[in-house]
Amino acid sequence: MEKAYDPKPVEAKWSKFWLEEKLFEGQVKSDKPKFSLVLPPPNVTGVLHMGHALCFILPDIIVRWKKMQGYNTMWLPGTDHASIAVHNVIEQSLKAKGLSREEVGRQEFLRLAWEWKEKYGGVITEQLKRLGCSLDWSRERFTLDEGFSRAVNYVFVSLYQEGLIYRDYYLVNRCPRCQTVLSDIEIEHQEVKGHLWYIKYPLPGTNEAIVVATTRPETMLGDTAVAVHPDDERYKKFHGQKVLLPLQNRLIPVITDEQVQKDFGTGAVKVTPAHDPVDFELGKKHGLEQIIVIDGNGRMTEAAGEEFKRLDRFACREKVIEKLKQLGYLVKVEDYSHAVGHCYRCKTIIEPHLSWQWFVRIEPLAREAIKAVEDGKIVFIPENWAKTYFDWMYKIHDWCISRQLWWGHRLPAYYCQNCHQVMVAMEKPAACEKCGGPVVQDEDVLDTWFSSALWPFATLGWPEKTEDLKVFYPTDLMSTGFDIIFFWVARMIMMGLKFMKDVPFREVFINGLVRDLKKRKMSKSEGNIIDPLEMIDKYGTDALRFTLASLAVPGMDIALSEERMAGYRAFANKIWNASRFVLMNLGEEKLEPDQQALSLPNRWIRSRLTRVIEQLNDSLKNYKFYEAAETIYHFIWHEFCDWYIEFIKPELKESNKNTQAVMEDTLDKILKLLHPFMPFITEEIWHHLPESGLSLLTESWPEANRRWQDEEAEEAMRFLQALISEIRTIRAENQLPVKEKVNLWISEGKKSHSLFGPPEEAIRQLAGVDKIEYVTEMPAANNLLRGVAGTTEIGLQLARAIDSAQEIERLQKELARLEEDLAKLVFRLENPDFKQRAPQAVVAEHQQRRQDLQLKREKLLKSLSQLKES
RNA sequence: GGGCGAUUAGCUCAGAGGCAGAGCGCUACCUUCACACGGUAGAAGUCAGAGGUUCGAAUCCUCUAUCGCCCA
Repeated sequence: MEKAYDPKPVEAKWSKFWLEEKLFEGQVKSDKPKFSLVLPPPNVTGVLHMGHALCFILPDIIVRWKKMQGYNTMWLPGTDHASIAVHNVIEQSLKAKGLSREEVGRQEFLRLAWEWKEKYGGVITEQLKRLGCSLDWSRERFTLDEGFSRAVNYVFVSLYQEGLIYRDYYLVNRCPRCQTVLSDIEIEHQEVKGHLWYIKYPLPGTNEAIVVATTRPETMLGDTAVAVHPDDERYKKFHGQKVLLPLQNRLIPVITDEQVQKDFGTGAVKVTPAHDPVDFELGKKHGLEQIIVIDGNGRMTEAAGEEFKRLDRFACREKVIEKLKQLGYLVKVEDYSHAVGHCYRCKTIIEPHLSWQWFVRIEPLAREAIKAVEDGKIVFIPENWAKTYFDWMYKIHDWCISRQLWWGHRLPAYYCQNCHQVMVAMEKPAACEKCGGPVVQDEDVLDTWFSSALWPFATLGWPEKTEDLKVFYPTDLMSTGFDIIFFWVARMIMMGLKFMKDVPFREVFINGLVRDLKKRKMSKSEGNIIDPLEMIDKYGTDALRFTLASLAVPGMDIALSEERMAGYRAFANKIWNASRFVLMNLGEEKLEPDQQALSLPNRWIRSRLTRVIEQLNDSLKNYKFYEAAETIYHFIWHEFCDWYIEFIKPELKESNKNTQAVMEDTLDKILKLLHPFMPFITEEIWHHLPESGLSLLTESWPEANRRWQDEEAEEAMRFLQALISEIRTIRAENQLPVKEKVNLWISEGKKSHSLFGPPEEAIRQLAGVDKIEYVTEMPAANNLLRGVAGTTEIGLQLARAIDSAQEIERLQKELARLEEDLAKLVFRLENPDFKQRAPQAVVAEHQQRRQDLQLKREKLLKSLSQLKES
């Protein structure tokens, strides 16, 4: 083994090995219990970012752990077709050639899209593999696969037949840049600093006028009413009247409605049913005309009037204001901040757009989905995310699923060209079912999220009754970011319940967002992106994995730094070298330890190991990755390396077979315990061990063997650690170089002496001690440095006289610190209420602590008085 | 406006009634035989603030402040 760990060749080697040996593949026929999950499909256009890395590495830790625990695990990967994103890519490339999609036609457009997908769509898939995730690539799926598409059509047709999908002429959100409508949740609301324009609508034949306030003056061209609150005294005289709409010279009615807020603006609002969601409802209620003045591309229509038609909506706004000002209709302008909807893909301001679209009637589906979480059939982790889920589900609107794009699942909806009969079917009808006329298919495709909602079961072969489906559905876990609860999780739950009659997954683990050290979101424009692939190149996949795991506190965002990763690369190197040491001290054949004849450090490490296993299982069960990572890190570095290996060095020199056996066995178990976090380095080292098997993945997860728990050994080691630390501290504070050997005097020898036995040699090595003497009374001598380990008095005998003044000062400082602690304890213990009301165990513990401190204090005082005498 | 979360060592964060913790960083010493991607020791804190509950509060309750995020 090399002196330093080099991740690159190791990662390449084992990635390949695991795939070749098909170790990630789930078994259809297996006696083992199954543990299955599907990867939330990343965009086929995507490139791997830290958010993916976190979202995929955490479940991988669980999957590897479960697999080693004997589960038949299956984790299904794949990508979604990202309708809008791919569409944009292809359109851009056409544009570069001076072409439009209409010019090349639908068929050619799709050919180009597929070509692009084949060429670049695999990027994220290949990147994913570098994370070392145990994904079952033999089951990889794509949402536009033939089988998957059939599932999508099947769902559409069934929901339509059940009346849960319908077509309607409705005001929807449209992105003028992407040229498609979007659903409500694809809109991001952002505060925008705008203005509130006050416009005068005169009452003809009088000097009176109503002043309305609006943030979007250009829409006035499509106004069909002015609304006021029925009780608003200011406007009573206008009830039933018609006012003149400036610029259009049209008379529009003044209507009354309870919904109008009297305290907004002037209390009178303009009503534009074709361009505002509130006005749309109002218009329907009052039977108002819908005049479309802005088209789907954000340009003014003919209806906007000769002067404004074909203008961009924002240019038109300027012109309308200019014109109103000129004609004296503009009363005033105020600064005004308000939330404006933006396209989640391209951040363009959304335009409400009146058009024919397809919708999912969501309420009946949502009702079941809410119930599943309420009944605990699905559990959110951390559980407070369920609240977010409920909040959204309770006020959910019907879901607009048609998109004016070509790349995606084309709606299985057909129209008769003669009688306009609507037909929805798996296959294109040969002729109109009503009049026999020719039939055309709807031009639109379905929302990508409509297909990803089917992901947990359509990937398993549904609607066919496949073995996979039978074995692996419902899945056990969904790991994802909170930003995706609505897009994916909620919809997967609805569709799973509807079509599989069972939940799609039992647990939903919500991971935090990965941010930079200043807790800013990572974004290209901020230039603060930490690229996982770059980190892998620099520090290794294992270091990246461990970093993310160690920072993954459920429900918390992650502030990521490169230093942290460097730290865990050092950890990897530490394990590497500790293993190197172990291997150098092993023979060829595997040894079996004799539990009855173990020395103290061996008893101790086995006892500690069992507790670590228990702790790890507990942490992982609760998805406390940070806790699990800390546990194994601390055990390996600060117990196994710092104490165990150092303690057994003398025993190894005597080639103690039992110690070799425990050492090897402990390393073997450490590698297994660490494997889910750091799969590569552990697999590599493990294969250097004598008689290792096929792979750590097929090994059993270590069991917490209760028989190994050994309180006596732990107690003895605690004392030895305190003893050695105390000697080191004394040495450091007296600037005693390690090379200057000292003699160690230990008082109260009897009790502790029996524990020492063989470790005496270890104490000599670790603390730079020559002779060890046990005395009942510490002698007064001018060459003795003094200290207390636990409650045991010790002395370090030098070959020369010590500086007693300095030593007195040092001990006095320690005494002062001790007395402070003691005073606090005594204060509490002397409070009668404490003794009366605190639990007996707590009182006893305090008393014990007081006793120990008092003992230590006595020892220190004695040492001090001896020093002062000498 | 409604909701959620955060505030603990220089930085990033654990801890959820009973001794104030970790990693990184910092300081001093050490090339010793697995590892300088290392070892040993050390310094470092008004647990955001104010009230309350309790024998006992970083932890529970109330309010305040500041900072995030989500929804309207």
